[in-house]
Amino acid sequence: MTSPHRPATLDDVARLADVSRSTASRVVAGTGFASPAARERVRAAVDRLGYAPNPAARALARSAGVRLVVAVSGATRDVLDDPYVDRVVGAAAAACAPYPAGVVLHWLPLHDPAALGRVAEDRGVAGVVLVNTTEPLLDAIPARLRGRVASIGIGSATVPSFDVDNAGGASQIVHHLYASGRRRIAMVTGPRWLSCAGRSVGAYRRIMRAAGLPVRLVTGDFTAARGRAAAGELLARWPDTDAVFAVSDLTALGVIAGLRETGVRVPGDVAVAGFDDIPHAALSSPGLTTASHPVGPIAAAAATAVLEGRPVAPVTSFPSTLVRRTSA
Amino acid sequence: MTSPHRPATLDDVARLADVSRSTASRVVAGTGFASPAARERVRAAVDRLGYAPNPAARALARSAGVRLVVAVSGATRDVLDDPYVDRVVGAAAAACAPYPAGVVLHWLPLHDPAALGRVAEDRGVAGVVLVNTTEPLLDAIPARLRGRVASIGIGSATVPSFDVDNAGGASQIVHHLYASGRRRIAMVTGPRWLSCAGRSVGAYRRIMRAAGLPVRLVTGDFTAARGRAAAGELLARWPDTDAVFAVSDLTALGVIAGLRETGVRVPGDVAVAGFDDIPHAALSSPGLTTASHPVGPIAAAAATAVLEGRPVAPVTSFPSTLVRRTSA
DNA sequence: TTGAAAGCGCTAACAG
DNA sequence: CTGTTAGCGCTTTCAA
Repeated sequence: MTSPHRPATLDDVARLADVSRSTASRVVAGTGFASPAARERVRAAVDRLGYAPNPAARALARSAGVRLVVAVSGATRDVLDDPYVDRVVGAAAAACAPYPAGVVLHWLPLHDPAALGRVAEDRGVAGVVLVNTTEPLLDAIPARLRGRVASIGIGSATVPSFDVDNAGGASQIVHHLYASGRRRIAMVTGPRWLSCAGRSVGAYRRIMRAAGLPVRLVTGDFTAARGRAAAGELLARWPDTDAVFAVSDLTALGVIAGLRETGVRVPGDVAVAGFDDIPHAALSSPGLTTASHPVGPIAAAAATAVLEGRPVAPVTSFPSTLVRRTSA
Repeated sequence: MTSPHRPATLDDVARLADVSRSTASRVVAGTGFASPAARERVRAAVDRLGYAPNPAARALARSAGVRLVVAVSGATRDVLDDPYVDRVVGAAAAACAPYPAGVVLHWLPLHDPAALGRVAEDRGVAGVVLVNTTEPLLDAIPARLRGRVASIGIGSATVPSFDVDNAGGASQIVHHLYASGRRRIAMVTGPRWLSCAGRSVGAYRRIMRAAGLPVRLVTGDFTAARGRAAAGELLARWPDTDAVFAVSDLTALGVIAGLRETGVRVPGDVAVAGFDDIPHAALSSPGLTTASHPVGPIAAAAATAVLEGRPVAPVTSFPSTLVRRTSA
């Protein structure tokens, strides 16, 4: 049945089901009591009218928000240009469909802990999904946001974490490099301020030490440009390096480009591995060996957790699986 | 001034400014009359209280929506996985920040024109941004959505179009290929059902005919997998092909991969050009020659147009600029 | 188990 | 130019 012009309201449903608006509300929202009979009649009416609650009205009455903020911290506004961020937003926006909310993208300047406070002021905010979460940020979660924040990355007592098993993934990569005969394995890390990236570094360190191999670290920032530069730095400092593990595919691709520019063959002279398995990793040549991470599902889970508002496990870990291609 | 606990409402502002709620509303919303004096007092109160309108309440009163739907048509739900779609959603989500709306991502099954109607039923919808717009879709815009739809691609009398100059971009590419000595230029197109892709095909056809060169078309679908396959088909049908223009970078990258697998050198034997300039086009090797398109700004413009609700030009064209790298 | 009634915060006629 | 008066559609006590 196509509604004529004005979409059905709860009143229409109540009238058709011959119950009060309150009862209809309870049934539709799935909250509170209702006799099976009433429940059934309301259900039928909803179907017949093609009724869908008005998100704005609902949000207003519940004094809840209508916007799910994806907040990305970083030094400059450019962090928003990352395809990874787009992926997160895309997945969150798809996850929003069943809920009365939509996604807004925000930049959280790294050294402005009050930024999140300003986001919280906005009564339109249903919740926040943090990307590139830092410790200071977790310490500065505004009280108003309690229970409506999730983090893609590190979490805290009050902020559930949805993240990939960084340490496990990094171990797999390093072990793979080692197993294929590499011994001078360098690592291009994430930015210093991002502590979840630290877990991969820890794993790398542990393995290298255990094997009695040298630890060679260069700080990166997840960009391709940085990878290209890092390649030069690495070669200058440790000319005998025979493998590079970059904690971002983009960076790894940059490393490969940089290496090649100076005549180094990949993987012949130096093996290169990345992290994340972005779509392009499969297409580059050589194909990039990396760890595959379900970014979409992670983002969807975080978004759903916030939207549902129910308590969730403090940490939800997603698997990191090694993808062997030809670069390493 | 940090608000104590409960964020300020319009009533608080009105009280502090010593005007009626209506006057305060008029000033804040920038609609209707108000004496300079009143205006000033309200402004001050807003500042002092850190007042921000409640989007849900506003949407409810105006009976407007709170969600900006990015609707992507395609054969299967997989179209949503495209990085291009993510880019559009990301830009739209950033553009939403100043408005009381958030982005939701929807799939419009290709052969279900009623799908958009269902989206329109939802009173929570502020507007729709169409991606991969088809003619049948434009013909089936529900009346309820009139004036709140924009298209990234082809438009119509009632739906403004925000798009790149496809024909111009394609011409540049083909001319570049021709100028660099290629004469057996094949093209991997977009899917048949997508007519805006047709404009690039038209441009290609025109140039080839004018130059007395053979037209060689293979249908694609914007994916890398298709590109890989297309490479084989091309070579089988027209072994002397010396250049391929794919209307998608992903496809072009696939073509390169496919070509290489069969021992063909790029750009030595066959030059390959793409379209869009995705982030990875710069990183592949050889670097992909392509046309750069401001997807972010296009999406932001479309989103803003819908959100503003003001009439806009029927067609807003964005430039396509040739980016010469090494693949062609 | 149900319904009546009172808002949630804002906008929009319509008198003054 | 300004204030009064009704709602927008839904949730939620509180009695019945």
